[in-house]
Amino acid sequence: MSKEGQSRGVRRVQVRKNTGTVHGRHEAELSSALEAIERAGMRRTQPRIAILKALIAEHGPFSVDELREFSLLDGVDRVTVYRVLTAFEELGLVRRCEFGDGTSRYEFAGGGHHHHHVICKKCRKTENVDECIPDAIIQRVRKLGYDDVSHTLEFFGVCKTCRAA
Amino acid sequence: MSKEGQSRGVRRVQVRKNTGTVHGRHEAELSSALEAIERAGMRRTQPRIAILKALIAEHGPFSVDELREFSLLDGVDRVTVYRVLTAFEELGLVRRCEFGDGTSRYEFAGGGHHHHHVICKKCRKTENVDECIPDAIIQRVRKLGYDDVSHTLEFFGVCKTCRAA
DNA sequence: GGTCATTTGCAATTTTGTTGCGTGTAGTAG
DNA sequence: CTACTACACGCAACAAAATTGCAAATGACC
Repeated sequence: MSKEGQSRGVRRVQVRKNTGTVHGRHEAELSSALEAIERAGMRRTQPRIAILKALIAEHGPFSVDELREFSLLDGVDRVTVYRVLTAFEELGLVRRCEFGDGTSRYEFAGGGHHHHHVICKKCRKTENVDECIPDAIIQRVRKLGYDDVSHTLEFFGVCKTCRAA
Repeated sequence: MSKEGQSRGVRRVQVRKNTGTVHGRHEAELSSALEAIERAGMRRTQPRIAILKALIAEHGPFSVDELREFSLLDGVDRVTVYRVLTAFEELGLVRRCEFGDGTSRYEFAGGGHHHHHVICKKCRKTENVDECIPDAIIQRVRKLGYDDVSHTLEFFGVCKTCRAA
């Protein structure tokens, strides 16, 4: 990475909605995440808090190196970010996304609201999608003999602007 | 890779069904794929044919290095396999799968029948799943302004045997 | 068979992710 | 407030996956 742009990367559009109580909700999410960390017998360390804050403030799925560009994470080693995100994933605090370019991206998942993404095949911009897979399908997978079933789902398409060009 | 086993890899179970006309169907899939290649103005080269044959014969999603272990691909360079698979993906001849371990896997997709997978979170075995996402959802994503919408969908769970242990 | 653009193989490199180990720090007990 | 201890962090080295540039080989067309 280091250079500046992202070679294999995925650019993000942040379509921020004004939800009124944004600030308060972010704080609530942060403290509930910190409680989850303590409940798991883990420590409230500076890197963990910084990573949570970054993920909660800008909730796009970010790669490890995208995350490390936030000033909040100054001085935090790349290895630490990998380890923290892996731990958070196991706690269910973050969700890992694969956009098909060989890089994992992570987003905050402590706030219950589960969603997926559409990625433009041309410009690689991403957008959130509220659609999800019907419960009946998950049930049928469970019946194949699997417990604790989760899923990944991403949509790919050509966005309006790229279609024009 | 090279060693023998797969370090970050995903083991596969091949539950082969006897569908009667297997041989004939495989040949039909191969020649229709070759036609697609010609239609795209590309050449029928030995590596491309070998890769298609391997993918059609053993239709599990394979990583590049798993594919290269097939004797059909003896002497074919890893770079070539990457390039061929990327080209095939663009033609819609193969489908790329991400099982969350940082490696892309590919399977033949020229035969219309589209499916997904369940991956065991513990032993990483995979199995095919015929369930797919309802068309209505794809339509709604299209309405967000995207053309040519495709998707990836994978299920993760704990299989029977791993549950026992 | 000869020509030429496409495709391949090789070598080198980049990017992503992991491991081992000494140091630091959060949490706790005194 | 200080000291202790185990968890967590940072650094350096490593490993695997994927990409790039370029010369040589090969398939398509004449």
